[in-house]
Amino acid sequence: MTQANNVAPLFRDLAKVEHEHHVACQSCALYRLCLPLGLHSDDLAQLDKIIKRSQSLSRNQSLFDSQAPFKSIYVVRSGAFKTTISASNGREQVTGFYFPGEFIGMDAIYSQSYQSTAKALETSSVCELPFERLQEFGAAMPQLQVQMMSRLSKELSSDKNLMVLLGKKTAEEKMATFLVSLSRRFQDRGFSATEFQLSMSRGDIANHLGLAVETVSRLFGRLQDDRLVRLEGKSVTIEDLEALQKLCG
Amino acid sequence: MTQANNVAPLFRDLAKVEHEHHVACQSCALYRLCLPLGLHSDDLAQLDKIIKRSQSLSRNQSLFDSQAPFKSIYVVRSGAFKTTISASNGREQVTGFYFPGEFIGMDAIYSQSYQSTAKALETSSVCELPFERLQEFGAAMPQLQVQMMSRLSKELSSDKNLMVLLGKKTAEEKMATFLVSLSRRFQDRGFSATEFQLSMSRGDIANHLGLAVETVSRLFGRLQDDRLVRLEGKSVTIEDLEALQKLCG
DNA sequence: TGTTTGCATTGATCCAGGTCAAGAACTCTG
DNA sequence: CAGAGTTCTTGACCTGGATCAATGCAAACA
Repeated sequence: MTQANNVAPLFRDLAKVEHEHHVACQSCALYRLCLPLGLHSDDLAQLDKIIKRSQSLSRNQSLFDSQAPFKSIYVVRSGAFKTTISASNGREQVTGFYFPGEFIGMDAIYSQSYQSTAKALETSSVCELPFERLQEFGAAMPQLQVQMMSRLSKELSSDKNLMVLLGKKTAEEKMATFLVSLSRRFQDRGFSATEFQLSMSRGDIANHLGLAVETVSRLFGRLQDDRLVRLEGKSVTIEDLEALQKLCG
Repeated sequence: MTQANNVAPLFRDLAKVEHEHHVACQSCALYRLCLPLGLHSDDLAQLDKIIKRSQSLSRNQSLFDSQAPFKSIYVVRSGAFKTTISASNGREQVTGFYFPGEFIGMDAIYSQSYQSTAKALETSSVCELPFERLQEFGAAMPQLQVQMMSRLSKELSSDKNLMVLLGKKTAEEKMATFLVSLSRRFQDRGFSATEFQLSMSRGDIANHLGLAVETVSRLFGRLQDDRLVRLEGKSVTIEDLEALQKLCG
């Protein structure tokens, strides 16, 4: 019970408090990170009506599969997800990790079918935004559309940064960048920037960064030897965030 | 004059015919590829008013620089562009190439400043869409907003595919994927799928694919030896598109 | 309680593709 | 059209990180 790997997933409490009680957008703790930002409160009430608060998913359960017809965009409410695209002969690329307040499935708007598979990394829940209804309401609420574009744009720009990472960074820089990015995202969500749990496996991390699992393992070892981080299974303590940031390249 | 490298850039004719005569959206040859798709003709007339048809750019001239305040989204009208992001110590990643009908600058909506630098690869011209005015009009034209989202989504999904390329593909697969993608894009624009000019340098290609220039050069050589393509400076002839597609992985 | 199954670490070896170096070919400029 | 950059190609060599292999370790099961 006191072992590192038994620590409760970070975002589970949120799930209990907010998901299970069907909290309205107005009083959701994710408000600040989510779509409603910039909407008037009467618009908000409207938006609230079209959001489906779906039941929670358990570890490894998929939210949607690649090629399935596009119906909804999802906002992570609690837990964490990964998305993957598969190339031929079974090779897969983990294209992203998603935390509360982040949007999944936006790359399906154009093609009208999901381009990737989204899987829960731990017990998680989402808000579902049926896209058709979003469009209907959007006609009367241009601010909502602009918000949506803004979210799309945000993901676009983080994807471009990932291209730099995959195309130009060394293994060490990749690892540092990954840890710093996690740290910032946890902080944005009101959690510690220096102590958190990894919800994904070493394999997922390696895959996402374009490395082999062994390399990730060795690199974690080295960062630990250098006293930049401390690792115990899935729990991470960043001991020198500044040094880590310098390593990002 | 008869040498391969002196062949006129592919999209220059379009520039002459359409840009310099200030063609309206309704009668633009790019109509099918561009924003207006799905708009009513009176909406189209409105849209037409807010589009600024800017003068053309010459080779190496930048359309915008990284960090500059976001004002407009641009649609390539003729020519070709590349976008780059720079990491530390001068390393740069070419994040994309853009051809007529494609949008540049969408990753700046969220941050309100351009995240990359856009440079013309040859004499080129663009349509400028001032984003503020686009928003104003969007309020009355929800279809326009949806179109914009769709374009954003399209770029998102092609970026995800680029992640697979950078993270999981071999050098040969990368080259094949690149050529096939160019081929398809030229075809979509009504040009030959098997004969075209590269508007970018070997260096740009290498950088974009996460390879060294030398590797690109050798790979071009090998593809040529294997009779899949023929190369003469910047002019490409695809001799076996199907085989090339099989190589994409 | 031992067994299975999946994840993580560690060491030894290997190779795809990077780096370095030297020419060749092209492209600009005056 | 000569000369000076560039950009491209080709060869020789090297290395970062992949792959292979063995072991450790913890949760899940029967």
